[in-house]
Amino acid sequence: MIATFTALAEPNRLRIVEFLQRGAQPVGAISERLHLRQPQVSKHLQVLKGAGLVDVRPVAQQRLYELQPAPFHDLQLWLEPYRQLWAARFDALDAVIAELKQQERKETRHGRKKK
Amino acid sequence: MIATFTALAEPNRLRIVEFLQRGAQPVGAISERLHLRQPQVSKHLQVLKGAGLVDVRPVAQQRLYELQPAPFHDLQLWLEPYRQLWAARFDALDAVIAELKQQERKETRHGRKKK
DNA sequence: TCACTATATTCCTTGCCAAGAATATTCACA
DNA sequence: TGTGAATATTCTTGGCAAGGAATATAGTGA
Repeated sequence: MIATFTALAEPNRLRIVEFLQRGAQPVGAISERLHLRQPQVSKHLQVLKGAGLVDVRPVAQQRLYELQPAPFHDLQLWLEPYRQLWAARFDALDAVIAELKQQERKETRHGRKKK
Repeated sequence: MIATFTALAEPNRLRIVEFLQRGAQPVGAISERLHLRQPQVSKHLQVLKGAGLVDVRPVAQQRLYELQPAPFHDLQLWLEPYRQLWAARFDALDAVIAELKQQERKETRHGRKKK
């Protein structure tokens, strides 16, 4: 998890990962489209590979880098316990709304008085 | 997104975030349970606060730190496009399984031959 | 106002990491 | 086998970020 976060914490690496959503890409294409120098791209890709975020497939003298599902899936699982953070908040909001409706009904029944 | 990843990339900060799943905690409790010195905890909490991952609520001379939903929700949204990575993989696996079953049926029909 | 508790801040040092520049490696093809 | 294209590696430097120690600040109660 730390490895994943560390890898994604670097701006250019994050850009590379997002670019790879389009599918496997050779180093040159990444370098060109993201305006990064080739050596830095290679280095970032090594880090991403080290974290298991990408894998390589050699094609002629090119190397095609491709996203790997596992870390993203792990991230999803890691995130699960935190889901209740905003779920709870929405529940609370629902409760408030229910309360308001209840209040509204009472006031309507008794004839609405000041505010 | 970068801010979130950067904040979570530091091991002790990640531990703090995970500890805060139990609900709001004062600095002292975090320091004690995670065996971290108080100043470092305060410093990490500032970083987490800067990234919007936590918020503070003063209670007497304590400060209660609490997780904030927004960044986690954002992370969930960011992750969405990558979901197809493993979804696609499962589809592929399904295809393989279907293929195998098909094969199995043929072999059964013709009388199974070597292997 | 004083003393005590809880937390924040500052200063310093050290280690790591990203970029740049130069060079090495790998591979296809003539 | 030599040449050019694509990519990887090495070395160096600058900056930033984390930990430690010391100190400052806020808030409470007597």
